[in-house]
Amino acid sequence: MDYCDVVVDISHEKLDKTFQYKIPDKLSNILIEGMQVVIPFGRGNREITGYVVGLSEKPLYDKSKLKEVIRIVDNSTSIDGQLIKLAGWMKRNYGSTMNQALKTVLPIKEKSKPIEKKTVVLNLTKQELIDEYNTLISRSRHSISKERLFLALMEDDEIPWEVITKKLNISANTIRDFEKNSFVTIRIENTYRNPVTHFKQNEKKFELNEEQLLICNRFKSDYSAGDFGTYLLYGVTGSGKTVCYMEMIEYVLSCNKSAIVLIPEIALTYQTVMRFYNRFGDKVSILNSRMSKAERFDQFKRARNGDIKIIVGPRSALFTPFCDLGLIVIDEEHESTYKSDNVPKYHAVQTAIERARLAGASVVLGSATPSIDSYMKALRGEYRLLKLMSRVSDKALADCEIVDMRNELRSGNTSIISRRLHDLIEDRLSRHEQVMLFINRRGMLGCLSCRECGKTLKCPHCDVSLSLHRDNRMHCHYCGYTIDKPNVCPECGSKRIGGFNIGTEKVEELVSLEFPNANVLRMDMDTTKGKSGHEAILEKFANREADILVGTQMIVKGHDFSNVTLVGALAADMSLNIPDYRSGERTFQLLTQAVGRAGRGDKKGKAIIQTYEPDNYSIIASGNQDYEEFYNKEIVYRELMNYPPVSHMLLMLIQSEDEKQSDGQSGAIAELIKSRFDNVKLLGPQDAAIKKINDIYRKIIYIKDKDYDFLVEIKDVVEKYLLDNNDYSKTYVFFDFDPVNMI
DNA sequence: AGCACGCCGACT
DNA sequence: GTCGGCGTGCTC
Repeated sequence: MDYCDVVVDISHEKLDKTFQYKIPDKLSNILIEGMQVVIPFGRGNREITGYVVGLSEKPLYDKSKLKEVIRIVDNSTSIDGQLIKLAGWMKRNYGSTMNQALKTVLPIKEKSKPIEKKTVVLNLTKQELIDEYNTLISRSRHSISKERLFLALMEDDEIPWEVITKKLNISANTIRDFEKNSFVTIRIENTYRNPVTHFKQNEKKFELNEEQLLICNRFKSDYSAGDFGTYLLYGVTGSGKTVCYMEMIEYVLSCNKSAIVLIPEIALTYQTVMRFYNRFGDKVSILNSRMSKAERFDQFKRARNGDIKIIVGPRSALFTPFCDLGLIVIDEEHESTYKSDNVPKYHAVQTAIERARLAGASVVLGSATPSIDSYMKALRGEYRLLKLMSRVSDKALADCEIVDMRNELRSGNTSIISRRLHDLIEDRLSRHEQVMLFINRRGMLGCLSCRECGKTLKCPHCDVSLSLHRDNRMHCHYCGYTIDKPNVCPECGSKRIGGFNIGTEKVEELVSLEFPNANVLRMDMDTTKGKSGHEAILEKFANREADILVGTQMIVKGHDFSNVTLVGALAADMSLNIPDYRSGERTFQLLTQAVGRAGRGDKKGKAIIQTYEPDNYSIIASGNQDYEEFYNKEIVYRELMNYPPVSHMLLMLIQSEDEKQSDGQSGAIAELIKSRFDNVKLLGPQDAAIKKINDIYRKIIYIKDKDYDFLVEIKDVVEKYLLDNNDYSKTYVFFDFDPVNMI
């Protein structure tokens, strides 16, 4: 590699691109991606620093124009360098251009409202100013710009920068000249926006129970020995995971390090954040999607300066530029929102581990229902497993019953609410206790299931549900298998087959009809549109303004209502039928969370799971609230089918405006891979679930392999092939490693 | 961002 | 003609 691409260390949108430099011989084998270098820049060849973001063999510009790298900056571990290395890692592991990776990692290089307030302050007395002005006048009469500045300074000895440059139309050059002559100084103030305006610091430091103390001490002793690593904190609902996070964070802070806390967007509520404020005060800041870009940028700047030590936020908070990062906590690590759906399609857990490795920090993953991936790694010793198995103050888990909806149908009850659940709701209403009805609406995507025997139509090759396409045939999204849509159930011959199509609105209506005296509140995408619609509804319910809350996934995330003693999960198996190998995992997680909502107060809780598939192990295990039981069954399935985490998966989405071209080219890509790699397990190409979006045809190819790096290798080969062949200039290929959402 | 180039008015 | 300020455009 003789040349390198450098991003210069100047924040200006005109310079937001790479510049190519020649690598001198003495550095040729030392210089690698991510290093900070000194380079000559501009006409005057002034020496500035930049970051190497790529290496190449060919010069892209006139050779005589290319300059040489001067030297590598010794202390090449600055925070930006680290983040750029992280971007390089993301580019490699998830597939994207360096620019795309850099944009996710080094956020907002655009001109947001100035966060630095610059003020020009007069350095001279009034008399000196007048003297200087007069000497200028006597010397020449055409320094109009300078004259204007003098006159302005006579009016006011402190003028904001923008007033001078914009209103008075005086260029920065002139101001700099004044500064050089020490007529003025330029005062720079950082006017940060602090998202936390109202916090009271009533430090209520919880006493840790024995179990919590044990795991915190394990963490601390590892940490103090300089033994950083990844921990999986598996704690049943209500076991006090957050208290442990805080204890660990406090310890890390005492070592003069900073911490990042990732929380799924949906759980990033006032309540959660307040717990951190109450404990850590103004050392904490938050990020959320409602903040403007400028506000977010402010928080990053505060972190960079060390003004804050803890940041709480969603996935993107992972890139907070702390230069003394000591700990990354990922709460509810199993959540699918931790996987990005923009390129690069990174997963926050893996990326956090890499960032921690670069920074010399630890990672704590927490969940009551860990992802199969993390739990397997913990069992294998790749992560360190910490367990919290008892609930705080020994509150018992809710009683859980599974109701077989097939029996309801046979007994003539066509309502979506079973007789058992109906009776229990009546009972709670009479006692003025509250009820939550959770509708599992995941996976309504056109799967076909039998109301009689409960079976869902599945692909004989892949063991995932088939989904109905517009051609009225059932398709498998994995292997492309299709059959005609059957009119009767292939299992039992019943004619009562169809898709699930129950919305929250419909349920609300039906519930109101069945319980005319109850106050019913609905929470879904439609009712929470407003800025804080979410919180308003939850608050209403918490204030007992309603008896029954009907809603989708969002009602089961992390909200404690002490008066809720009954939770009903309607159509629990809905999410089992998503054409995705993770559907069992998702179903288990959702149901376990839903069941966990019952009985958070003093009264014991009760949960009802309504299902057409009472024999499914995901349903049974969530009824027992037994994670290990679920894991042991699920991992066998993954092993059998070679699905992640046992194996890895690479999804390629090939998009083209021309149908024939997309056919031919996706086929050619598949052939290329097969010819280059022996024994590659490749499926496809076949049409994506949505074959055409905006007149762009979409094809997909899946490749499974136990070796992640092998998949990366395939990606690199395909990328190179696309670059070398000009006919692919109008074809866009996206890579997704271990996809979370199947396309 | 910051530097040089080149335009243009002012003065010898 | 020459000097010097000020806007403009480019940086591998």
